[in-house]
Amino acid sequence: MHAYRSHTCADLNASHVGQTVRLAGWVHRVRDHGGVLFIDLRDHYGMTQVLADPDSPAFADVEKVRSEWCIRIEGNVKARAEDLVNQKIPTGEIEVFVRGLEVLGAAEELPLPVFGDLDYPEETRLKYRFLDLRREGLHANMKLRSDVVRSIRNRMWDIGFTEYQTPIITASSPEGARDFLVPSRLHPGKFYALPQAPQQFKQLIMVSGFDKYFQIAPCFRDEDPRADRSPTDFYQLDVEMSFVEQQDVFDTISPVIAGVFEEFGGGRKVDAPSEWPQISYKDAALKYGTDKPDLRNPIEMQVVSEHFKGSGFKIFASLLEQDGNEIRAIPAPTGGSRKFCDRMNSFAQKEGLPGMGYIFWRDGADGMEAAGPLAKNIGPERTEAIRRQLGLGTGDAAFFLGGKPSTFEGVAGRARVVIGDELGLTDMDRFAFAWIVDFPMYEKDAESGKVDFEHNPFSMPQGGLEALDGDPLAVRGYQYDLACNGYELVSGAIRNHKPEIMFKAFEIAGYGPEEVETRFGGMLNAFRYGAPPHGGCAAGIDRIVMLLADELNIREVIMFPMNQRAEDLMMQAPSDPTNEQLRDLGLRVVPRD
RNA sequence: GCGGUUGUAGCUCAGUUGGUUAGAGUGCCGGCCUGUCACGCCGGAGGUCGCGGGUUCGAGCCCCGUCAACCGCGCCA
Repeated sequence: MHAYRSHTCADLNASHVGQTVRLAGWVHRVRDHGGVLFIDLRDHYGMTQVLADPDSPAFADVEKVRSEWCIRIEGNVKARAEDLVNQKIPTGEIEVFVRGLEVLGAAEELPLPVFGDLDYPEETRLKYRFLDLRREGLHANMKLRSDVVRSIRNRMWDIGFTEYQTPIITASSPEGARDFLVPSRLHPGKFYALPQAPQQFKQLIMVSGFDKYFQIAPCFRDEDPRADRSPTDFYQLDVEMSFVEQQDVFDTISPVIAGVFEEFGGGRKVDAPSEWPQISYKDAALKYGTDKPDLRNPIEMQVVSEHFKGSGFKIFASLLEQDGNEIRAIPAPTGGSRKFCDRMNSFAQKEGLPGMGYIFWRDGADGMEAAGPLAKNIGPERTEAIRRQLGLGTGDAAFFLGGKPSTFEGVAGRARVVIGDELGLTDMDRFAFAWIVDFPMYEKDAESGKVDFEHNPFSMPQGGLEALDGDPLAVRGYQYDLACNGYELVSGAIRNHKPEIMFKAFEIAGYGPEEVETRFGGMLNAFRYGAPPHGGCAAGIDRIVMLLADELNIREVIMFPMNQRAEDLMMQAPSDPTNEQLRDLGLRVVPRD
């Protein structure tokens, strides 16, 4: 018999009754009745009840074990009496009578219980990640992650893509996020960088003629985390294709994404790729207040400036006398109560706005009547015109925000989410996708007035070289995101593969030709030797798994994540280098005050 | 860098208007128990109330500062 086990803890059933078996695993739970003692023995595959009584030569040993000890037992498979069958576990028809026990690894008193499904503080969970990972939820999430990655790989290979690895220690490239730098020992004072994405390499792979590339690639960015954004590193399905236009990329990747969500979505509805809307960046900002809208939420915002121009609501009326200001409405079907409206108003205040005006409609003495301070100020006619435009009726409400859209769009978008959630308008059992397209190439920094890349300097401007001669802020790129349930799941572009357009594009953002040559020389040089038109995208693996696992925090789908301050509490990273290491690298640490 | 929330036993939490010796569940240790599957019963150990200062006759509770964790903003090709 095998040294540790003849079966796993999920294998045994009525057909094994009478056999002598060996099992290895962790003590999930002990129930000691004095004369008879039960242990739920758990491994990766499942759970088996084992028991001992004083007739067993191992009884004294079995009495000593505690939760989460790693043990090996041997014994006989017994059928359970009919009234003792445990319907909750697949091995519930049998149990194993222990005749021998070996302690493989004892455990001290646990800082984190494995049994049960209580929530524990993240600090403890991260420090004892190996225990947390034994627990049902995280363990299942990691298995799901592995299954998802395998499925993605298979789907990509099935449609003719090939996987190649690209360097991890490479050159810094100013793509937007902060780089992680790696000091060079052979070249003291110089640094490598960890790739923010394999961006330039995958474009070089296209120039090298490989046509369809993908990689499940680690990406490194030194930025502060969010609940849906891991600090330090994360994984992307990185994809690039030659001789394609934007729609070709959509047609290629959409079935892969949809297929994975169908396969692992647990029966939740997955919108068919043919129904995924393509929404311009501009429209997304207007209707949803974000470039990653949650389309499960039916609320769409609208411009209602007309109704407030010259109206009795002086704040909005005077705002509208200034160029660039707008009034926008968030319709809130079924939100027509003062309590709800006040709650949303204080939400806006908490988010840093003066507040949100509102109107709600209710049953009055003479039929429907409009209530709220705004309605009084602008009068019945304007109020009614707004109601008609928004398509609202009795029991509904609408919220109003005014000023320069960029100052309130974000809050409006968040308010839309809260309204949809609180009023139960958002369908939670669905994955709703949308391509966000026509991103502007450039944006103007509000303070400095400097024009810079909005999204990604590698994208092909729509209209090519000629388009760059006009107003840079009007130029759109062939770049796109796929939004799903309020998350950015995929981001990509048709690339700029023509050196002369690249130089021009960078010039507008204030980068001279020498600088472009220094920073992107490798790729730029390749474009001088027969570069094919190409494009692609990258999908966030962690976020896909997060959505499938129905988790709200990305750490729940990462095996060994960092905490909010980019520290690994288990491995104690980052840590101090030794003097010898610093000497080798020619580095000295200057304390920061 | 900024804002919000939280911090009490190994773990999860309660702790009233500022008032005697800070409690419960769970885990741990000891005892009892031959059919449990969140087993049950009895007993015990276990506390720098995050840390520092202040107000007060008296602070887990009030005030100031500080540290840490999480969430958000900034940031994020």
